[in-house]
Amino acid sequence: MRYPAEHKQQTRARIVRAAARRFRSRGGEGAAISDLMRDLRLTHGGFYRHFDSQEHLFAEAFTVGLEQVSERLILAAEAAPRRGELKALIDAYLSLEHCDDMANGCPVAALMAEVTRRPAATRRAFQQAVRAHIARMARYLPGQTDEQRQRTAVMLFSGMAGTLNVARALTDEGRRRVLEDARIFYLKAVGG
Amino acid sequence: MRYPAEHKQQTRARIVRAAARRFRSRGGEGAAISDLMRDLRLTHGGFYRHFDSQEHLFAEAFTVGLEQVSERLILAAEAAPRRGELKALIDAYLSLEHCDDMANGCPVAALMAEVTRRPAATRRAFQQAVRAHIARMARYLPGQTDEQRQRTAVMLFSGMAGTLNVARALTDEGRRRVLEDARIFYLKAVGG
DNA sequence: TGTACATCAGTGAACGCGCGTTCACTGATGTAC
DNA sequence: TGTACATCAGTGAACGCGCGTTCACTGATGTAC
Repeated sequence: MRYPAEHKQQTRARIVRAAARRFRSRGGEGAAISDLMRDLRLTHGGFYRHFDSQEHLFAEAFTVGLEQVSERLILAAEAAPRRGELKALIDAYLSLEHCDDMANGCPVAALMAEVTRRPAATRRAFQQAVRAHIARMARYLPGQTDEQRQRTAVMLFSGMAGTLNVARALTDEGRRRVLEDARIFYLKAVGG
Repeated sequence: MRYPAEHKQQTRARIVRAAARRFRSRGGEGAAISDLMRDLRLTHGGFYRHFDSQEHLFAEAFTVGLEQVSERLILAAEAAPRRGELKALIDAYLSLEHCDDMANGCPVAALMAEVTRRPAATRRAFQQAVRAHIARMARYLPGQTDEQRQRTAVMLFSGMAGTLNVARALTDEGRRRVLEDARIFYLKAVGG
């Protein structure tokens, strides 16, 4: 059956979004193609009309996931009172909601260690996605030059990703306390 | 063939050490039992004389790996001049050598995101291992009470683990610069 | 305007491979008598 | 002291399963004539 003009790109986008969720919540080895396609009421064979391999999908899903996180953080920062953007970013990233919702959360936290072990092409895609995220966040951070703000952003977001991950491995109370401590820690460390 | 008295526990310890290396460098799904046993010139069938399952081995390997890291960090701190222990810990953790040597590096950095997705028993082992590591590190950190020092240790080591991971995904120059920035960042953030 | 053919997103069976786990077996040494 | 038997770390074939990828096929719609 032949489908309307834009149908294919819509399906492709749906696959990427579903993959971005599954990869983050279940890990790089936990998102089987047949599961992904079943989520969309399709069968696994059709996957290869859209992607050369699962590896390509992984790289794209990582990028899209990080873009989604950027968007939410930007919304939080823009909604904050003047001079409160940094705190808003930190509070949003280190919120209990973000911690509890791995599927829609930061892919750097959820997948970074795995990315290190992936082929060079995937690592390049990861680097580009992170660079773009850092650039989007830098404008809300203190610093004289854009270069300085970006370097601060790398410290802030790489550190918060690690702390978020540790929080996720703890039980409820520990998780809450670590997140609270971390919100104070990073605000002080970056905000001065 | 029957083996001398202590032979079994020695073999077991060798399996754990080999696993600790492989899990860290290749990830939780990248350490096949047959590969592990072949490293030790044994065959895969014998594995189950020592462990109930690969999952049990994973938990134990994580613990042993983190103990090894603790030891190296304590050596660095003890070798430091008075009042220089914190800087020594940070410099050792965020060294280029640690960054480049994933197989012998911090398992929190290498495996934490995966631990979150493992069965409850494994997560408990992980929590206990991290708690012990934090307790071992806390004495070198500033703070009025032990409780305070431990909370600082959680911030420091979870954050450094995240930054170390991001550094690992970068190419040489970027890696060097991020590590250098991070050594300054965490010393200032924790040291005051 | 009508007809024959081409296109191509999606289907679902099949292939091949890796890998965790099981199991019958081995054979050197310890132990019971 | 000598002999028969038990033990058990390690062997290697086999099983079963999941999963990435391939491929011949489908059939509704677009296009050429």
